[in-house]
Amino acid sequence: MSKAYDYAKIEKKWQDIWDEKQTFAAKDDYSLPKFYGLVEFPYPSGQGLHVGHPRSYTALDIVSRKKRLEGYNVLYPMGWDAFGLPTENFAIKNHIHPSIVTENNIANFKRQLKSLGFSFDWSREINTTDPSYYKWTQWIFLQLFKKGLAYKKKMSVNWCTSCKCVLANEEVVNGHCERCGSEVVHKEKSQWMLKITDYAEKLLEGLNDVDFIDRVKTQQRNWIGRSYGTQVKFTASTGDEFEIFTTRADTLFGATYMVMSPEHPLIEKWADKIENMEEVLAYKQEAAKKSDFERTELAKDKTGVKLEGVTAINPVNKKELPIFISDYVLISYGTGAIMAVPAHDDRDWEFAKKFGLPIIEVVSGGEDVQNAPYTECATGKMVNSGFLDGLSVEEAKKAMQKWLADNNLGCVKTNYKLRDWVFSRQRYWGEPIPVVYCEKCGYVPLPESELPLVLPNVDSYEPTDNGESPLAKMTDWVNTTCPHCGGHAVRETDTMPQWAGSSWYFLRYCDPHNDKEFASKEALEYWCPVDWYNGGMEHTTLHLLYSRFWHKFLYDIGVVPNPEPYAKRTSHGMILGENGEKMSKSRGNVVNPDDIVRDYGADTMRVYEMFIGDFEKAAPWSQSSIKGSKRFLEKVWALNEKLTDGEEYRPELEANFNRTIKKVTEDIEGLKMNTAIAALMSLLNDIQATGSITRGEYRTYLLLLNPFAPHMTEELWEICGFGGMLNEAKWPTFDESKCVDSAVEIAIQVNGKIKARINVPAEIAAPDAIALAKEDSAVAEAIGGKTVIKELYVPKKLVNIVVK
RNA sequence: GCGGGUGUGGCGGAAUUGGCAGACGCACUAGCCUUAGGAGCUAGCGCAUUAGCGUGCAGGUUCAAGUCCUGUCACCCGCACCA
Repeated sequence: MSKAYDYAKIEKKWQDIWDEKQTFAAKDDYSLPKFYGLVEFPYPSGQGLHVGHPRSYTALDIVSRKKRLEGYNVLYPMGWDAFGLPTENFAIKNHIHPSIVTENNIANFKRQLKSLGFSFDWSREINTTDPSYYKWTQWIFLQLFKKGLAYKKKMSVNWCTSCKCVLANEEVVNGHCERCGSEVVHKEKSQWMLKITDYAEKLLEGLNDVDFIDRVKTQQRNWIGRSYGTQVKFTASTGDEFEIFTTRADTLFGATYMVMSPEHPLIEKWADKIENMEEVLAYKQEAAKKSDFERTELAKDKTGVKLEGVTAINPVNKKELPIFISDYVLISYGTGAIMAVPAHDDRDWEFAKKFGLPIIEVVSGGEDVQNAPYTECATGKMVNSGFLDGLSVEEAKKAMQKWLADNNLGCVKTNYKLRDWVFSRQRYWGEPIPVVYCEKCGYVPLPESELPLVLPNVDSYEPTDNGESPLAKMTDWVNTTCPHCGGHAVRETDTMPQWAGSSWYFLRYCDPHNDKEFASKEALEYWCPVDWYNGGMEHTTLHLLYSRFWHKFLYDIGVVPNPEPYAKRTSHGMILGENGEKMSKSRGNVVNPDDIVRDYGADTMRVYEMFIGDFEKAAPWSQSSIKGSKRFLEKVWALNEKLTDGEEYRPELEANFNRTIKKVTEDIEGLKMNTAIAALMSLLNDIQATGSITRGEYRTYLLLLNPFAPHMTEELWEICGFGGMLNEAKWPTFDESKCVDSAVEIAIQVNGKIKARINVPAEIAAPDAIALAKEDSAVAEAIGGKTVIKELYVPKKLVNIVVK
C-alpha cells in the first residue's frame, strides 16, 4: 500500500531535518568552487510575508539547489533589513519598543520563510538593527567621513510632511514620498550628505563590466545622467564674472538673454544694484514655497522676473544681454545659470515668446524659428555665427570650445544629474550617526573603539514638528565630551536612512560572526563578488545604486577585493492581485502565503509561482490556476506506485529524458522557470502514457524536479530507497547526440501551405524526404499538372515544394 | 517631451541564427466513475458551414514572417524645465 501525498506532514518533516543537519550551511572550505546567490533581504513588516517575496526567493532557491547538486559550495543567505519607519510608527501607536516589534516581526517572517522550504543558510542570518551589525555600518560611515565623502551642509531638502523627515532625491516620486505617498515640500535644513557624485563616473563605467539586465543598466545610466558640455564665462555689468553650462556651445551667437536660478548667490550680492529687488525677492519666495508636486504640475507655464539694472556681456560678440531669474533653471544643476538660445531650445523658446525676447537663428535647416524652435543638430549648418558660419553643429561645438579655451573664457565640462545623497533622518529607529559637534573642533568622529554607538532608550519616539530627531530630547545622551579636545560636545541626533544597513549587508554574510572586522579578507576574497543577485526594479536607483557606491568606496580604501559588488543582476515582475491590480489591503486583493501553504502545500506554492508566467513580467495571481500545479505534483507522487526495475531510460523515452535534462538545466540558468516546469509536465505526460516508470527514470525525474519541489522529491527519494538524501546526489547530465528521436514528424508544404504530415527517419537525406513527400496523395493532388520550381527540405522540420 | 518595454485563444503564457503558431497549464464542453465532490479518469477545445483565415494595424522582403525591414496605433514602466 502506498502512502498518500500528505504535503503538510512531509514538508514539516524535511524542514526539521534540514534545520537539524544544517543541510544548507555554506562550507568554509575555500578550495571548492563557489556560488554566491543573493536575494534582497526583506523589511520585516507587521503584515508578514507578501506572495511577491517568494517569487524572488524561490527562483534563486532553485538556482542555489541546482548549483549544490552540481557540486558548488553555495552561499544563499537571508537576513533582516529591520530599521525603518513602519516599525517605529507601530511602536509609537502601541507603546511597544521598536526592538520588540522588530523581534516579533522577524519571528513571524522566519516562520513563514521556513514553511516554504528555502535553502537559506540560517547560521549566517543577520539583522541590521543588531548593534554587532550596525557597529560596522557606523564604521563604514566613519571611513566615508575621514575621506571627506560625508559632510554636513545647510540646504534645501525634501521634507515629507507625514513622516516628518527628510528624504533623499531617490525617495521622492512625482513630488510625493516614496514610502507613504504624502506631499513633499522644501525645507532649509542642515543635513549629513554623502558624496555619491564623486562616484558618478565610476558608477557609470562599472556598468560596462557587469551582467545586469539592460533595463537596470539603462535606468541607472539615466539616473546618473551624464552630459558632456562646456562651461562658459560671462561678465555682468557689475563687473562680476559668472559661469553657465551648456551642451550647445555652438549656439553661443544665438544667445539673446540669460537666466539664473532664483537661488543663485549673485542675486543676493547684487541686492543694491538690482532696481526691482523687491519683485525679485517676491518671486524667489514664491518659488521656494512651491512643493515639488506643484513645480512639476506648473512646469508647462514659464514664469520669471527680469533683473533691472544688471546685464551680461556675451563673450563672443560683446552683445549686452538681459538677465532673468526663473525657476526653470535649477540651482542644483550645472552652475545655476544658463545662456538662453530660444531659436534652438524648447524651454528658452517658450520663455522668449512669453516675454517677447528676440529669437535669432544660428543653425539653419529647420522651419522658421519664430514659429518653433529648431533643436535638431545632426544636419543643420551654422549661420549668423561669425567664425562658425558654414560649419556643422558638431564642428562648431569643437571650434567654439577651442576658441573659448584659447581666450580663457571656458572649458569642456561633464555634468551629472545625480545629486549627493541626503543621509540624515529625523527619526528614532535608525543607526545613530557616530559624530559629535564641538564648539572648538567642529564635527568630530567618534573613535572606532567606541563603536557601536548604541541607540539609547527613549521615552518617546514621536517625531517632532520642529524637524528635530526624537533623540534630541535625550539630553543625558546628547551632552558628551569631545574625543578631540575633551571639552563639551553634543552628539548628532539624526539617524541614518534605511538604505545604510542594506548598502553592505551582502559583505557581512561572508563572515557574519566576525567581531574584529566587518568580514575577513579571506572570506571576502573567496565569496565576492555576489554571483547572482535578484531583486525588485524599484530598488534600481535606491538600494542598488547606493550599495554599488559604498562598495566602490570600500574597494578604493582597499577593504574589499572587487570594484563591483554584484556580477549579475536580474529582476522579477510583481505579483498582482487576481483583478490585475497591485495587491493592497485597501483593494482587498491580498493573498496570504500562509493560506496557500496550508491549503496546497509549500511545494505547490513554489511550483505555481514559478509557473505563473515570464519571471520578469508582472503576473496576476490566479487561485484556480494553483490547482494545476497541485495536480502536477500529485501525478508525480502517484508514479511511485508504477515503479519498475531498470536503471536505464526506456528507448522510447531516452531522447525525451535527454531533451528535458538539457531544457531544465538551461532554463534554470536563464530564469525561465515557467518553461522548465512545462517541460517537466510534458515529460510526465509521456511517462504516464506508458503506464509505468523505471527506477532510473524516476531517479532522474526527482532530481530535475527537486529544486522546484524539494520536500516531495526528498520524500519520494527516501520511499524509493535511492540511497542517501537527494540533496547529496548529483545533478543529471544529458547527451546532446541523444536528444533527438530516431523518427520525426515533418510537415509537407506546397507553396508554403501545409498539405500533409509524414514520419521520416531523423537523418533522412533531402532527396529521399522530398520523394517521400511527393508520394502523399494530398501533396500529389496539389502539385498535379503544375511545374515544380523549387523543392526544399529543412531537416527535422518540413518539406516545401514550390509550383507554378 | 526623453529613455526602456509590451501587444499572440475566454485567461496565464510557449515558440525569434525566419521553418508545422497556440507547447504547458487554467477555464470551459461532453462522457465515464462515484461513497455525490470545488475529487479522479477519458475525449474535445484559435476563428469559420466549406474553400480558407488567423500573432495590435498598414505595407514590404522571402519558397517560407509572430520572428526581418518601413510606416502606424495602443498600453505599461522609469525620468521629467538637467540647459
